[in-house]
Amino acid sequence: MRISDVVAEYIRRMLDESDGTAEIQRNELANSLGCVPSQINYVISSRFTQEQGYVVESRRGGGGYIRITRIRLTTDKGSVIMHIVNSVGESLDELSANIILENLCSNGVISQEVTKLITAGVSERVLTQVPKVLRNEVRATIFKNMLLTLT
Amino acid sequence: MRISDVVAEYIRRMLDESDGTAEIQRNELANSLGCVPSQINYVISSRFTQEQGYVVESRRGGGGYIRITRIRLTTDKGSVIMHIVNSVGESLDELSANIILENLCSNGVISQEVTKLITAGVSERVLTQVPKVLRNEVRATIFKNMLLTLT
DNA sequence: TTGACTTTGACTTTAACTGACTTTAGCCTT
DNA sequence: AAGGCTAAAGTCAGTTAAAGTCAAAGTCAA
Repeated sequence: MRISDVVAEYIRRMLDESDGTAEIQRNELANSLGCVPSQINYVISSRFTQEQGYVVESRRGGGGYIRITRIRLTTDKGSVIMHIVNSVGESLDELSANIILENLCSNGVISQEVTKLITAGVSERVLTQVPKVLRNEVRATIFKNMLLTLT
Repeated sequence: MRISDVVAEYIRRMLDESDGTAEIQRNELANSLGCVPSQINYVISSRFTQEQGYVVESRRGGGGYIRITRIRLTTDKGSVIMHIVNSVGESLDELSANIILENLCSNGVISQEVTKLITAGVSERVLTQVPKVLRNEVRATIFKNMLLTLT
């Protein structure tokens, strides 16, 4: 198993056990999980981004910390979707799309069925025929249009 | 016996033994079966396609993998969809897509929500960025892949 | 002998991981 | 206060470990 997944798992558990907020000390955690400190930054920047529904704050120096908070989507589904649609630009890569969809799904905004459907519709596999330079743009268009049918 | 068949056989056995899902490491498998890594891609793309009822996911980079899942048709609806998927060729125009979808919808095979979603995903409007000559092909691919998630 | 299917390997892309170096905050000493 | 020491966290570019792509060459049956 990848170290990144171990770290991510550890943080997720902390989030679950406390009320959606985890405060860690970078060096200490790195040490206890047997990785290099910057690995923690890597994990956070690849798996706990704002797009994925987390807020990260931190402080350097003596007594420093990293605090990760999971944002609960409380707003109504329609406006959540509108918000996503507006925040997606003219271009969207596959990984980002998947992350957004997983998030919407785990927050109950869209069903598993819909998640799978849209995931399939914007997957790289499906777009191999379109010229590479256009793929992310086409993906963004498809993605937004499909989401919009749900509002 | 061809190497491709050995590889395909190996993967099929994995699928049978586990619960219809096989996760492999490309290089490792290639090595243990005595072929070149890209052979695995060839086998997958020629024998484990969507039309043949498989879903393939993968991840690159350290700790990467290829996961192949066999879709099993449990429901009657599943086989209707499978039939449609197989009857759609490499190319599909918007009108035909819409007709098929409306049919599936009015026969209760797919919901209105799903109908709207797929319709949006294969609409001409969404594909304006892709070169005209490719549009119907891309549409067919998207269409089939989306439908397959419903089986 | 031709055309579809297979095999191969060189090259590309992506994700994970690492460590040297930088920046920041608190504390202590004067 | 000011300056320096120390204990954090941040950055970034470079390395490694995968999987993906593609076109050229090989095989084989009709």
